[in-house]
Amino acid sequence: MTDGREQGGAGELEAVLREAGLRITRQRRTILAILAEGGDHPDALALFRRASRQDPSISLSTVYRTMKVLEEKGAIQRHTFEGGPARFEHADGQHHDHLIDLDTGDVVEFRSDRIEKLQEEIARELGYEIVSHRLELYGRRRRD
Amino acid sequence: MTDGREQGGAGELEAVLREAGLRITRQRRTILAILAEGGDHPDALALFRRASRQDPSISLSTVYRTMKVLEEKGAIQRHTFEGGPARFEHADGQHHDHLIDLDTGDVVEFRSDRIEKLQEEIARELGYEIVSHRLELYGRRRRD
DNA sequence: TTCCTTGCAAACTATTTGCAAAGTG
DNA sequence: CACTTTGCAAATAGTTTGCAAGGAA
Repeated sequence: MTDGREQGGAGELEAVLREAGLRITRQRRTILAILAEGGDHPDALALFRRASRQDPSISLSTVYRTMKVLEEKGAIQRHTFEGGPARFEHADGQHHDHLIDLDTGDVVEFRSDRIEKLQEEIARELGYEIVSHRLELYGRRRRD
Repeated sequence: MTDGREQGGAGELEAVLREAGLRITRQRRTILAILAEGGDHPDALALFRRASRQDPSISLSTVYRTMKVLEEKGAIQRHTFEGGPARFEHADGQHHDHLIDLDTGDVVEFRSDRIEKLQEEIARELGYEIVSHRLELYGRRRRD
């Protein structure tokens, strides 16, 4: 992230497609670039609108289809927060959980090794093996 | 819960409706009885099918509408587990989280005060006040 | 040139709603 | 009786899919 070639992880995402034997189309390139910017957790429609600005011919179906392949390849994560539509996130860093700001819809990422460990313990005690989990906090900014 | 009148919490749920000035109809009585049996976390369709056995005239809309009022009154909880449709649970006991068996769809309830506390701490550190939260573990039975 | 991908429209799943008829307090 | 609730069908939101045309390797 010092010399700005391909701005961040767009090339990374393209590599995922290429290695899967999939084609790098104009619309995919556009969508990947938006995802790679990261910083937020857009839903399909937001992604579609941003992509349309670059390439007005893009369709919502293509956004959905692209999200599906990338998710299958493990390159992005799909979240379904309380109520709303699915929201997507470029899966580069390590695992984390989410705090959703109820007033703005903003998402704050966090992680707690202690909670992760406790979850493992609980599952083990109940006779289960965790395959995945989801921890979401819904709250509002504290005004002091 | 010693003398079994109205089998468990069905009367309790009826009281919620009555106190809200709502009417106790035949179909609501049927649905409430099913919810009060508790033990599992049925979705609207399952509820509808079970209720239909008792009263074939019941409609799916009524199931949804009844879930909505009960949820508004805080008498039941609605969960949207990964992927599937909303599933409902009679909210009598204390708060708990869920472990979903990926093979059977069964739900195991658990709670951890330590995790609850850690969540509070995290939210506070991030400058938020928790309004609600959701912790779900998805896993499969451990075979030894 | 082959096979993948696209846009569009139609299909789908889960849930909600308008309305006239039926039921409850 | 007055007002609520119901069943039905139609509407909605979010997402997926069939298909013929267009595009990447």
